[in-house]
Amino acid sequence: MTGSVDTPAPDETEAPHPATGLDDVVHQRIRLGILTIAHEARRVEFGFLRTQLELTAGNLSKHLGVLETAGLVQIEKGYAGRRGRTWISLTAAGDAALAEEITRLKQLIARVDTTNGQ
Amino acid sequence: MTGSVDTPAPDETEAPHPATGLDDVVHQRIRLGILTIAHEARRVEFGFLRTQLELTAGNLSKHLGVLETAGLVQIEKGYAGRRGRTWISLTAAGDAALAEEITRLKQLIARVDTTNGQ
DNA sequence: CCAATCGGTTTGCTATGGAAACCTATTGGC
DNA sequence: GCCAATAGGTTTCCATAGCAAACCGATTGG
Repeated sequence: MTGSVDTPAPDETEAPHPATGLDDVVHQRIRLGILTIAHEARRVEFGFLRTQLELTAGNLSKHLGVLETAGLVQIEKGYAGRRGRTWISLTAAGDAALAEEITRLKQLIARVDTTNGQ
Repeated sequence: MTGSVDTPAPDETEAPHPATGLDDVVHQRIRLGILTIAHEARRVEFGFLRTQLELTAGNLSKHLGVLETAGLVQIEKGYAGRRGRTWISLTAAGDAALAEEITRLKQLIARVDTTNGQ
């Protein structure tokens, strides 16, 4: 037992860095893209997300799974003509999570910008 | 060979989503925090980053390694009194990469905000 | 001089991200 | 009507990333 305790200080001055509060489920590049696009429209097609974000179908499918499991999006399967089609929409939780992420990012950007001379 | 080709459309209308251009090395939560803090001061101590970002030393060490390998930060080892100490500072490339990230994030935030009723 | 602390690096496990393979319709040629 | 090709996704599998624990060398305190 000669090692350090190796845990961060509990932080008494209370003012965690904005990056600390980011949720990895939301912050991840592709998922942030999905949430953003889903926020713009009420419902989005799987294929639309795929082309907009330049993803393989498999990759998109995985990320949607993560978001659905986290309760941030709702997946609906139906038909467009006779072809099967999948639509994605934000849940209330998803909307809130995106808002939270945006808030943190704004804080972070503000800190960078104020030390920029601009 | 009955499967789909499984690659995204080349995108003719040319206007990739902001999330598409984010660099994972920079965008990652902790590394974004490191770059942001390093941007505020000219040089930062390892221990300062550790407490601000609430990380274990091992975790921080790894992420610094990634950033250094990418050429985004410079690591300097020296002494504070007789204790060894490590300082981190942004390189020009690091500063540029952070600026790029911030630009993308602003675009992304703008899209979310304009569809917010606010 | 021995134990504990500081300041960090390396090791090792787990989970995530991504492409390729696969699967089930549907549509188009002949 | 039958076979090949395409649409639209899901599942499998591998490589890497992220994280904590173990470790390591100096320094300081009792």
